Amino acid sequence: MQYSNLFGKTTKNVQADADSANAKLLTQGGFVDQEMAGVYTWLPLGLNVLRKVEQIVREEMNALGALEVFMPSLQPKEYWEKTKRWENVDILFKIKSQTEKDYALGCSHEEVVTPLVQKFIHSYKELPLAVYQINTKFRDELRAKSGVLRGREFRMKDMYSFHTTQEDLNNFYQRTLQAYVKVFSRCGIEVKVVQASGGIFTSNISHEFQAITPAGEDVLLACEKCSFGQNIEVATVKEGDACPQCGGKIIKTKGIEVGNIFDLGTKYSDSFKFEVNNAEGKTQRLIMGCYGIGTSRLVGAVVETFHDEKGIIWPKSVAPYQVHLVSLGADENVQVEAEKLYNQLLEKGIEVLWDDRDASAGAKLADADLIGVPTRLVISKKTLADDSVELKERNKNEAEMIKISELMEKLK
RNA sequence: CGGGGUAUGGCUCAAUUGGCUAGAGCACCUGGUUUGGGACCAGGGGAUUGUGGGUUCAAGUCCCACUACCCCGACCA
Repeated sequence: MQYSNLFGKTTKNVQADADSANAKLLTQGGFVDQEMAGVYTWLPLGLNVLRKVEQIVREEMNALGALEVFMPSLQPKEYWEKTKRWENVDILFKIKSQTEKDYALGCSHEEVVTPLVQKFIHSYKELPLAVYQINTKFRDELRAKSGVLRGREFRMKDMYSFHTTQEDLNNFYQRTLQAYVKVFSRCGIEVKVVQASGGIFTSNISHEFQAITPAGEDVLLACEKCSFGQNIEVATVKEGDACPQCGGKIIKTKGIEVGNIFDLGTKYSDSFKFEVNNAEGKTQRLIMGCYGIGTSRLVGAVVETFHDEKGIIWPKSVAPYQVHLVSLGADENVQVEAEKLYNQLLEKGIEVLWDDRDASAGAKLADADLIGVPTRLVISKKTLADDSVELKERNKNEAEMIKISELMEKLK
């Protein structure tokens, strides 16, 4: 992508009263644009990142054997009345059609997925089953805040699993827990796996996945070494204790909840009377689990975790581009060589952003730092005098000169 | 939803006790000079100040209502 063709650009002027790093940097870098409180457009640069994150999630869910579907966000009131959530969930957006019919905008999809699976599955032989989607969710938050961390409309992966036995659910639940840790780790984020109260289903298991950062909303007591953590509100460990899992030191810290998994028990299969035949030919109520990852929030969490005073520092796995090619100076030869190099990188299948603008060196370099692509290549009269380009990793201080002839090998 | 703050070109802000044609920076357009850390010169377009009322000879400025956004809190299946 040539920067001059990109839609959305960097700006020096950012809203002074917004304070979260992700809101500032994603806006300033041209990744997102705020439409209203808690609602954002994902511009091409930001969409690249969001898609990288969602692809990682997709791959790990597929690896679990889960199947991707895409369910409607527009949902009939009747389903929500069956589960008693029409009146009880205050963050549910409710809308009326011109004929005065009531609909919900999905804040979650239990009410859709349960009757959906019920239509197709009638035998224990077809279970277990896990389906997931990556979709837009709507929540009527009283206070949207912190950029993309708490929105009213946001992206989420939600998965639902169906089982005939508790053992089967427990097994899948544990495998999903491990898959989640892997998803976050692939995005560059180490999480604490926090046993949670389970919301309204207090008797059942629930885990939160907390990305550790000072920007977090939740206060945790967590192990320095391993993934053990507890929400401070329900913690049984204290600061300075030994970790019950690994013996490491327990510290107080803050986290962003980037994922949450629940054992739903029969709550929803009860509401919809979802039963299948078991091996004895008798009907059996299903046990369900649900598993969420806020993918747009995860992008925000990555920014909160990886930035400095100059801008974002994307991990390679979710970076909008792998290489940021910066051509400096109006020298014609520089332009020619830069274009050659750009095409060479494209041919090699390397995702490259070429800053081909007629802008000053300072402006281009500052923008490169702000946008935060992992590898920066500078090509200028100076580097060409030595048949070289300058290579600098965004997360390192030193740059090195590389012969152009050796560059492709180096980028492998 | 409670508390606090803000609302002025596309963006960030300024405008004296209410008083002359609402200014600047960024961005944008034209021409020129520049090119390794957010360059410079000259010229130019773009606002009737969130919305609706009110006070006044006169309102961006004062008063009332509403709306939106930001921050703190509560909330967060």
